[in-house]
Amino acid sequence: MDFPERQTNEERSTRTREALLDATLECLIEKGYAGMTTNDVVKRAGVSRGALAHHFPSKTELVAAASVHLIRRRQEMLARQILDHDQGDLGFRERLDMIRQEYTRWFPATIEFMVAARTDEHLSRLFSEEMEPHAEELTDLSLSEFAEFSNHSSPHLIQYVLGCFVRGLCLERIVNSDELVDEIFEEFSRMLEVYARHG
Amino acid sequence: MDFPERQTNEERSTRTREALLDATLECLIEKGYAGMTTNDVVKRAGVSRGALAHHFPSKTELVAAASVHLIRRRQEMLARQILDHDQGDLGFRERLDMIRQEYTRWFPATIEFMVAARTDEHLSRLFSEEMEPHAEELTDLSLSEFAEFSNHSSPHLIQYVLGCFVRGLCLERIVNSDELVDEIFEEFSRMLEVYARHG
DNA sequence: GAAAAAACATACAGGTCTGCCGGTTTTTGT
DNA sequence: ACAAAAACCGGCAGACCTGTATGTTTTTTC
Repeated sequence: MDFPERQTNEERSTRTREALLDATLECLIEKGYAGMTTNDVVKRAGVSRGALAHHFPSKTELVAAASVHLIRRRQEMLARQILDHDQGDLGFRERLDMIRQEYTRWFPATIEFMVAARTDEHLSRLFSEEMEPHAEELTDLSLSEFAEFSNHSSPHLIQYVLGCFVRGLCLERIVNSDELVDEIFEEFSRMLEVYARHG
Repeated sequence: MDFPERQTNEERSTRTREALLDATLECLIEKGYAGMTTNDVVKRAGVSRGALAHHFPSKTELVAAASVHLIRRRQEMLARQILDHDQGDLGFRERLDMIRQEYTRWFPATIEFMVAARTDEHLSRLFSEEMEPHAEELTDLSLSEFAEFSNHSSPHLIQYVLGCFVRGLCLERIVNSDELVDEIFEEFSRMLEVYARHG
């Protein structure tokens, strides 16, 4: 009746691995690092506890792997977005908002990683080691979006300022209304435009 | 030998209560919300589990109370700082840095509150209810520091932008060096100064 | 000064989560 | 086709954490 769907070992492996990582991200977003449990993850991924143990020796390593998984995914998305409207037909505000929305969407997971890493030595090490190169690429990628600042004295600093602000704005969303958050964002946009002209 | 130090009931009460709240903040900063346990708290506070139970019915309520405790403390400190240099003898950059340092110091605890509240319904409610009024006061207080923007179209928005940025900068500190963070801050200061002039 | 109440201490029960273990199925190499 | 290896499964034991229940000390009240 049902075809066993013969698949190679590598296929099997990556399949459950991806399922586990996706499930980890979802759980992290939904329940947070504190509330997330390995049982939730395996249940959501549709695999057994044993499979999890086979792929990731500990919960910490699972979460660390998930953080890399996330940043890879974000990188792909951003690259695709940039390719889609590379015609330069977008205004300053629109491009900024694009970055913001893309970031906002995955911020809950990112913040859980950061906060968890702050007090977990092991996770922090894995986090830095694995993620640093990717983060660099990501920054450069979004930097390429803003030609306005290309001949600024230090474009990468602007990029960092932007990053900090967007992250902080995401935090604000936890405790404030979306309307206020939008207003704050608009104000920052104006600020940045002014800086692009007179900086 | 040792005098029993007769003290009134209210004194006893507030004493252990404060000890518990202080200990909670310390544990939160040190181990994070996920890693913090009520045992750590009572041990550090030097009281028994029963005392904790007597004052706070559950862990959630303890943490919520600690968040209020923290914001009260910050309020006092900021007020004192402002009173200390009210002569207006501080430059723009210095005042900004003061806010930043004061915030950075307690940020680890604040972020634990926010992140925990994001996925904990009960905590989130307590957090909003108890904290909103204090947060308002605190914003106004630090707003009073920046006369540069007093006749801006919406000074409170600037204040929010500042708040978002500083929070985001604190996040950045988790994964980046202090030197880079300082540079980012300087860049933002310049941006804000330019905006004060040309905005 | 004694009873009542408040504050505090200790012990325990219930529940949950993680890591590991032996066993099973599927794929691979020959 | 068959042995070896890889991937996967289900269950269990140990550890830990929280909330509660019961007992003790200190303060208050009359």
